[in-house]
Amino acid sequence: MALEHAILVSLLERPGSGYELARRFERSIGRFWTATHQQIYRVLRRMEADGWVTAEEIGQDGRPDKRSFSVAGEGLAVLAEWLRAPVQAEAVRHELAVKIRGAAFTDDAGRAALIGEVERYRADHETLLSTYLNGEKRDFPDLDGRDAGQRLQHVVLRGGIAYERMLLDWLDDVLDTLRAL
Amino acid sequence: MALEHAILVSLLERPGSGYELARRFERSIGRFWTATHQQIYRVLRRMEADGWVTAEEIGQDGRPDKRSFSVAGEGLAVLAEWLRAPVQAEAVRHELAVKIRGAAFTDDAGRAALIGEVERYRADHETLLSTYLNGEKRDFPDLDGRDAGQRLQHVVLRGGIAYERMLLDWLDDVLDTLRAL
DNA sequence: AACGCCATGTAAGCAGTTACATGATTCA
DNA sequence: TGAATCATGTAACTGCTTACATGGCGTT
Repeated sequence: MALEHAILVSLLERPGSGYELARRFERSIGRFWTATHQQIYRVLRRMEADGWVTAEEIGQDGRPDKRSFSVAGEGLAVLAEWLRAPVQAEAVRHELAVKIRGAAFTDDAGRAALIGEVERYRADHETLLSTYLNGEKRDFPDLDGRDAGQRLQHVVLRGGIAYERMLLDWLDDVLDTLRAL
Repeated sequence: MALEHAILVSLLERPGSGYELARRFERSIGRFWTATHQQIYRVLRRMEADGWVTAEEIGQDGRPDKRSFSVAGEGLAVLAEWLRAPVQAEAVRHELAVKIRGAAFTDDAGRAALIGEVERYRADHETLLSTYLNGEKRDFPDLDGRDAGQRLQHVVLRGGIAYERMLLDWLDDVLDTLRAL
């Protein structure tokens, strides 16, 4: 119920086409809100029909034309209203936790396989942490003199970094526990 | 695609009715996998039809009869296979992060409202952390001598505790950042 | 020649939510 | 008397995913 809002924020940070939005949802904003291109195009069409965003046709040569979207006044009002509303409880889906509890009901071979999976998962998140840290060095090198948008993007990134560090520590705990069974 | 598996794990930990499962999904297991009772009943019917679980009719007096579900051999096999499969990337939905980045595009009043919301959110998670810590003291008082299931449930709970602590620290960072804008 | 990128879409289906319904019992 | 708990469901809908489609351009 808030893909619309994620799109509004992304378009306010920088206008762009459905395709560009889809790319962002694979990278930066997708770290905390996922969406496929099909879903983005559909929602974008609805938002345009409702007057939340406006499209500008941009002819390109060497590439297909595109429709670049910007947030309209109506969209800004919708966003402002949403920001005031209570933060909804998230629908948590932590598959790994289910698997860990499930490990009590499998054999040694299954448990060994799970340990391998957790190690792979841990390696992925170690990579992700590096990506975040590199992004931080690149995008937020100085401590002040930046605008509100920059500082807010930075605090969200710091959240991602804190999460990944916590996760890596916990995964070590998980691996110790699984190995000691 | 894994509510089935969460139900299997929960029923292996303790057989129960759809209603009882729904209650668990509001409390313990619901911390990392949410589901409504409607969804649970529907999936349970399918799982029964597929022979993953079996039901036992239990007549009660003073209360409605219930159907207590247990995991069948087929269900155990399905679970074992799932445990060996790669951990799927989670569909992240972190509404608060979107709102924080959205705060760059609202006025002082909107920002003040968001600060209030973050404070409320923080208070909720402080309560949740207490609940976890109390649960830990109650359910895992000793350091060893427990079975595999207990140790695995404990490590998952430690994950929840680590997450909440990380979150509270980050929310302080967020509040500082919002107030300093 | 083949692959990946840019750009946008349709179609089918499943998962999950919201709203509503029933009915007995226990507790404040 | 009213609310909460136990217990199970139906119906309608929305959101989202998966699979498929098109077509030109740039790179290896």
